[in-house]
Amino acid sequence: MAAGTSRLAATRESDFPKWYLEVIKHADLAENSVVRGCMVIKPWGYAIWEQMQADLDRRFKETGHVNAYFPLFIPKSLIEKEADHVEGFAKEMAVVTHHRLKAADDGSGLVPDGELAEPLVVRPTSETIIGESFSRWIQSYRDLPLLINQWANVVRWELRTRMFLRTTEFLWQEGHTVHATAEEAAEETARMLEVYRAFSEDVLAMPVITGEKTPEERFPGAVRTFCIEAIMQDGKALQAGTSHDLGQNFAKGSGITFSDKEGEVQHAWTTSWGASTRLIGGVIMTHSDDNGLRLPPSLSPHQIVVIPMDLDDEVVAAAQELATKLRGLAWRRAPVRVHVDGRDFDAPTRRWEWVRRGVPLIVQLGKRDLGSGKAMLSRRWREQPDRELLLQDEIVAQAVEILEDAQTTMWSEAAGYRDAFLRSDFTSVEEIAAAYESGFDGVVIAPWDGEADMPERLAKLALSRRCATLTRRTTAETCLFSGNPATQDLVLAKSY
RNA sequence: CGGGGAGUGGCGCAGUCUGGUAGCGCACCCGGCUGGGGGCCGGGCGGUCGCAGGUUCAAAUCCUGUCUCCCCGACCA
Repeated sequence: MAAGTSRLAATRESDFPKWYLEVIKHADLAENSVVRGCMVIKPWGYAIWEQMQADLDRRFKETGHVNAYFPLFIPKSLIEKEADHVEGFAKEMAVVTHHRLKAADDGSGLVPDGELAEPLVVRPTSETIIGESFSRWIQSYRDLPLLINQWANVVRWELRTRMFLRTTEFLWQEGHTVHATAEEAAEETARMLEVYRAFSEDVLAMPVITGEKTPEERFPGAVRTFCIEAIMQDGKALQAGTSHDLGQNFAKGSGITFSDKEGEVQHAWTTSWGASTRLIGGVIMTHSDDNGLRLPPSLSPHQIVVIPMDLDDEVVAAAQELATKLRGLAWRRAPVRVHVDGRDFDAPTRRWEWVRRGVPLIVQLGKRDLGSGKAMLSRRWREQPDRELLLQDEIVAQAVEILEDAQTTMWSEAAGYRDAFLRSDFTSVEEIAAAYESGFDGVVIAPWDGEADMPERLAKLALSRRCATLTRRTTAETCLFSGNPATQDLVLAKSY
């Protein structure tokens, strides 16, 4: 998209789904491709993903993991070894059956040729293909724990796709670990869930609820599945990351065994955990406003954009000089990321492009500032017009503090509307249903006995069980569904 | 996969009912004036109307098929 385009064609209030797509378009994050259900991630969108990758990758390495890479293709026979797993994914797997093309006899184009002896599945996730390697890598308890992560693309043939939230092919990371005991695997599962929580909240400024999936929502083949659920500005929940305790299920399917200290051969305990480009969709729906994307400074590829209003040498040089000073600063232990936009577009056009792309701080510097040493500072994260003419030295002196303010302000705004969507005061199913039917559109925390199904009355309202919270959120003693003693709290919401 | 909506220059749309060979706004290019919330004036470039087939003297407009996108639902680690 060219630099200067008009305002968004929808607001959050008028049409939330359309607004979401408008933000993606106006912030130049991605576009649909010619391939059904697949998207092109454009440079600005990919730069955001790279920020996420860099931060997550550091956290994975700090917790002892290393990266590796496994094949895109999985032999059908391999994926068949895990029955529950296959059942969960079979309906959405792409299958490669041929390995070349030839000209059709009737001249109608190319047709598949060279049928494979065994079909190859395009990975929807990599437990089975990685398990095959792990089974050969591991012999002894001394080989454990094995802590591997892979950055990859996966394919799931979803019936309905949405940009960033659910596409046929998407980018993610998947951690796969092997442990000598059930306890260690459980600890790993919890540790990585906490990594996702901390990353979401500290870097993305996106508040999440940590919880455990109900058996119905569990990862196929897992013993326990944990997740972080984020609440979007329309009150819907988004599963933003998952961490699975796979028990010995996959080790048995893949033959991952080891000799313990006593010389006994036993199956290992494995985990897997993943987060994807869906996080970008989460950030969009958490922070953006009716002017476009808003990015917290810890995530934004550029934290400050300096715009020379006039493109003559003197002004451009002054802008570069200011940028250099700002780059000399450090915020959160890293150099401040500063970009100078000296493209040949009108200054207001350039400024608005960065507004739509969500950069937290924009500094405009023109001819008239050459004498005064001043510049105009815009705080993108504030909804109301907010521009301030300051001495350039003041901007440099305050930049770090201002970035911190942006981060904390965006966090508290997101936490504020999240809290406004949460209700835990219901005392009956009927009350919940009545609330939704009369316009409530948020998240319900309901005391639960850990077993009772969600009443049909609520399923009909498109509510689903997102997770059971890890710690009690209510003090209620009886399950809202069964009347039995409550042991947990269930999070109910509409979801993406 | 079920229901609904839509595909016309880069983007957003009108035209389709009542067939006659394409129009508007924005963007883009050139010139000028401007320039701190997305500016103004003038002059230009650019599309055969998602794709395929059919009806017709004539199809963006009618018919059939098909693909894609969007919304709701089902489905979904």
